[in-house]
Amino acid sequence: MSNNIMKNKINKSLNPNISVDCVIFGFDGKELHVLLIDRENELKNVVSAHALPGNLIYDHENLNMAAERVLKELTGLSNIYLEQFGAFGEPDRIKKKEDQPWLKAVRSNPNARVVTVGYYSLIRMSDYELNPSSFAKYASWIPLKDIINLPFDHFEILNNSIDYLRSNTKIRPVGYNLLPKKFTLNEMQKLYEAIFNKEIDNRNFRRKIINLDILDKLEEKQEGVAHKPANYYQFNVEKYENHIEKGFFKFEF
Amino acid sequence: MSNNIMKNKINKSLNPNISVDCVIFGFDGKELHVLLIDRENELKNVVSAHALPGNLIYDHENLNMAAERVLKELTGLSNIYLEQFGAFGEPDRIKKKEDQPWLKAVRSNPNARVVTVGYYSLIRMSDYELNPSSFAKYASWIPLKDIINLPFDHFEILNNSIDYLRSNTKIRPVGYNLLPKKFTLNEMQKLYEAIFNKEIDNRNFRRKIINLDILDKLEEKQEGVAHKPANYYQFNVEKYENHIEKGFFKFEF
DNA sequence: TTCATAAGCGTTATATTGACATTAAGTAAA
DNA sequence: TTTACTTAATGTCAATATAACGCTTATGAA
Repeated sequence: MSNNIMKNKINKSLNPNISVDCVIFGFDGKELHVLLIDRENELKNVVSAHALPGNLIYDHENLNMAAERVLKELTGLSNIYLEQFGAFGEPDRIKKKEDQPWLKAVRSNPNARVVTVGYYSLIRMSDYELNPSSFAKYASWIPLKDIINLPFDHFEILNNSIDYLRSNTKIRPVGYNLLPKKFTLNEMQKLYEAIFNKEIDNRNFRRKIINLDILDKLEEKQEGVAHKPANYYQFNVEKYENHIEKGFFKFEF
Repeated sequence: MSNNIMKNKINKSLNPNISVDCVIFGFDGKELHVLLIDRENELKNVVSAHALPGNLIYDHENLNMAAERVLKELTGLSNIYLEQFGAFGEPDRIKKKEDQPWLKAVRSNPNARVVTVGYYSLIRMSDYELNPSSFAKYASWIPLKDIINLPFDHFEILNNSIDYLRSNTKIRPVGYNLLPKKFTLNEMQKLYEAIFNKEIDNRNFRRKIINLDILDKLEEKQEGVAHKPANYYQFNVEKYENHIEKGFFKFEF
């Protein structure tokens, strides 16, 4: 008890009860990846090495700021647009036995009840260099399909974020943050197929995307490929933003 | 400080940093109402009497349970399906000067930083009887359009919930919890008009709603009205639930 | 009997959807 | 230089959904 008070004084503005966790999706042209940190070197007897980047918030910062800071501290990524997708507050969410050693190692108050707020983002993997620090020894892109469990309730949080991403993709165009500046329509189609984990008819895909009128067709084509070179496209930022605001809903009057 | 510790012991499992707030929408056949509690008698010099029902959570309960409990304690409503729509965590969200007297009166730790999680629900006003208790002296249905400000960041939370409600209504059918068991299509249309604050073409509305195939047309008609009596409909629960799961999205492949 | 009121129905022109197969443009290999 | 290979790119049709628009019907009240 007095020990806790001591530790609390050391981190006096870290709120013991509120954290943020970040789900960062990356796309490499083929499949979706998730950015996880690796806690292995920190403490050998941690069961699952990978975790979502997340930590307690400071009392002086708002939730968005906290998410940005935590992400930066743990992975080195900054200037990333993060969107909140839910709060997770099961009383036992960090009480699993195998998670205790790590909590005791890094938290002043490892038994405190913590509610976490989930943030997510979509980024081009190639645009960012990973520079883990704080309690993260490594940060790495793990293919989504290879993630089968995570510590705490991170796996549930991840699954929630995927549902959120899919719903969101049905409502607004996606890809501005995930695709390279210039990209081919087939690359974009692969992104949609990765998000929905499903094959899409390429003629219908092209028609739909082009009819959205958010892309500009460039004069440039692929070079050096052993097949018909694909045309490059890029997002028309203005039209794209308009579309993001409106969303596309089927059920309107 | 020792005072705070004392107070914390009395409420020892009330977490000082996490709260829930509930936005309960009710429909009376004409317009949307929001359930607010009235703190006026509690402390005379509170500027805005009305507030969203909300309070700190206990450490042993999850967020949903907390929202249900708080709603019940403050308004008497129970057995209400609540859905989370966001977390609100500006560091100064409860620091407004005019909100301090009330906080000091009811909180052990009135200066603690509090992140709140918003829940919302849609209910038939006539199905529930309001029985305020705890620090709520009254609970009442206030027409949405008459609410122009609220204490803390409750007005912002309310506006967020409205955005959420509207988006949600574009994605899934709404009304099962808002309309009477039996209702006319025109009552339903009025509900949609209330949610979107906009007139809807009645022929197109009927066609769309009927094509959803989630309603059963009853044999029963209105009686005693001085015009052509309207047919009653009711939700077909099974079909309705299916539709809720699927959602209706424009952008699919 | 007429009037007032809200209910309820239907058409047309247009746009969107899903399903489906072939040709085009380039490099590599024979 | 011809052929093979690979991925890009395009078009049609039938079915469905949409928005815009006006008239008729059933009832109680006057």
